[in-house]
Amino acid sequence: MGCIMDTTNLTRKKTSRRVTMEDVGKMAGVSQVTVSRALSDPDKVSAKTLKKITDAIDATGFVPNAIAGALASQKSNLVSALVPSITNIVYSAAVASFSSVMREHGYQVLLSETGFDPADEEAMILTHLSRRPDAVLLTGIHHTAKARKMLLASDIPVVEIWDVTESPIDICVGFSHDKAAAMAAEFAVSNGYGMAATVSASDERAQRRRNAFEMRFAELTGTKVEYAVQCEHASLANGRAGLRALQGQQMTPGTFVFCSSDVLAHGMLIEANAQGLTVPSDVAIMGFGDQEFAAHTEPSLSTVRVDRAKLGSSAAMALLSRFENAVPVAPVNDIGFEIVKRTSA
Amino acid sequence: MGCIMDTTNLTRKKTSRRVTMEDVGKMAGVSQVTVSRALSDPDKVSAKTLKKITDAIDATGFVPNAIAGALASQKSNLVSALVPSITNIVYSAAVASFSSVMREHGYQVLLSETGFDPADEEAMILTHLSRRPDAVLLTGIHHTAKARKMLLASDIPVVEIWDVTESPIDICVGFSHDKAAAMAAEFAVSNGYGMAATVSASDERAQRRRNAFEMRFAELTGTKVEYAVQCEHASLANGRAGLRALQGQQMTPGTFVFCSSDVLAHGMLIEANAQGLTVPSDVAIMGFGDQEFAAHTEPSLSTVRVDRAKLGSSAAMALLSRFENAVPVAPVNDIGFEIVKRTSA
DNA sequence: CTGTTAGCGCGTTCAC
DNA sequence: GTGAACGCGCTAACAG
Repeated sequence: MGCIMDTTNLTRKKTSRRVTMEDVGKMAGVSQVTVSRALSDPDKVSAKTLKKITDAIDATGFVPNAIAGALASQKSNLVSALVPSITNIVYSAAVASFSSVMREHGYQVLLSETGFDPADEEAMILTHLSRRPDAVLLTGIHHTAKARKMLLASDIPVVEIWDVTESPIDICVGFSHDKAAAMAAEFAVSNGYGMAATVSASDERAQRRRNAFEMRFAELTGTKVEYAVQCEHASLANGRAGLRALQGQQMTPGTFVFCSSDVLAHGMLIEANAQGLTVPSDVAIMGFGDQEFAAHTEPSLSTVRVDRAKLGSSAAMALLSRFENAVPVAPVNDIGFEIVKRTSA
Repeated sequence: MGCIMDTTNLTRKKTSRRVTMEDVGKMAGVSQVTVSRALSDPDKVSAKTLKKITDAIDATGFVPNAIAGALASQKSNLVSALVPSITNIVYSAAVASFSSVMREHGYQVLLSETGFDPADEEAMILTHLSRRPDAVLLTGIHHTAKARKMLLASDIPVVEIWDVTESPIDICVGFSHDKAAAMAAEFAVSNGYGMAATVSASDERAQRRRNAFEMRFAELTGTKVEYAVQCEHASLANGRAGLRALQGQQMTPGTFVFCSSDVLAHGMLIEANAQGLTVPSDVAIMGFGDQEFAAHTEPSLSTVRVDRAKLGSSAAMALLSRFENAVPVAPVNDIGFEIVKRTSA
């Protein structure tokens, strides 16, 4: 008997249960269902019971259990977003506008970093799918075969952002990195540069831009892009080192340097200034991205503008209209880009 | 009859149900529970049935339903993180290290932006709590009374980061902004500066630093901080404008300028260079944060180092050991800061 | 080692 | 306008 009493006490010790709709209903003198209705569709409940319910809700401090709701309704109001890095403003800015639009429509965003490895991404995708998101946002168009398969099997909308492809998993919104870089090469040539170099980060899209730039520049001028440096990631330090590396390659004065990102370009600008070089006459520098600071460096940075806010909101809108499934959503959405000529090149 | 058949067809049209543990079990010739065990505790299942189960899992493409799991076990393996802005690297870096540690321990992070308004934060908190996170991470120590109440009632661990206070909701990990700014003032004085100015963003912590700097500087030198400019947010553009504004206030050459962030300081550096001014003799500039770029500006930036990665991981570890509830967790964790003297001041 | 029985807290029918 | 009954897919006791 003493034993039984002990057990009872231990059970009691479990901190008091969270308040449920049942509890709220009891206090308001109605059933659980009515509480549920009062929250999801207040018009379907009489004014007076509604009042009793809302009173009971803030008397008890009731917080709806979205987990239970999701299980019952088969709708989580959650969307997953997978980006390589959240500390890279280029990705976080797009996600921020994406999240903001989704939130306005009642969705929360479960955000994770995948790094740049598709295998890691695949593992993340599985974890995310287990939370039964109503949609998934992915960065880039390269994913493992198994990832594609899981996504397809999950039967929910998927947007891939930052790139365009003829064969998206479902929807893609982005722009052609090849075209953007090719146009940068055309910009260089039409501004009279006969020599070019590249400094780029090691991620796949940066490499693709670099190649496209080099190819188009050679095509246009007949002269190969002689100087190239590759660095791990985009940082001021790597930009400065990049210019020094190029100089180590005996880069000719007056060369046009295409950087894979504005940050790298900014680093080169700083290094050039520190060395007493004049930009663009000694070195011409072009960035990529048109980040907020690009217009305010000295000299201001010529770059390729990509509308990150639009990227995010377009992705959100695509998903949203996919949920309504009234009108069919275009599978490939090209938001384009824009060459911005300022003073660094 | 025809009517009934139609209805049946419509029902059938609902896309084929997702595969459940029940389905997997059926295929493997075991019950649903055994499947559950096979996944959560493989040792408790015989080798041969385990094999049959794993075979069935990848034959069917089964993806566990974490929603149902969370409802049944009363554990979501989800933690909420609320930050003012995810595009501000200062916050996203801390969250990235936080997430990384949490993920290693099986938790996913539900991240949302709150902006800088406590009322907005309160609304977000409610939404997040409805997902029944196992813990919550908050930025700063100022929250509405209702927010505190909800958090307390939720009875889950809460970490507040970026600041320390004697009365955290639960746990806080950060540093004293007052002390950091006061020490920046001491740095200025001990380096011989007799005049000071401030340029700061409008958020609460930045203002607190500004005030603490001004107070300590006046205390030490007997001369009031004459020049001050405030701007909406930290950006290169606002840093450049800040220097010009200070000049508009007839700031004496050789003044020490304390900026509320490295980005603002970097902007000032650029503006100074553009004007042909020499730093630090014409203007001395100090930043705050020691972001990655601070060592690579020209001249390199003196600043106050805050270890953002440690901030995030400490917060994660505090929560984690709170989950184990073996040893009690210290309610206030001060990770400190460090004055970094480089060449801009 | 495996299966049975109960819920978890809500939404979704249906009755009334 | 309101309630009873059922089920979402899983974990947590138990029993065998």
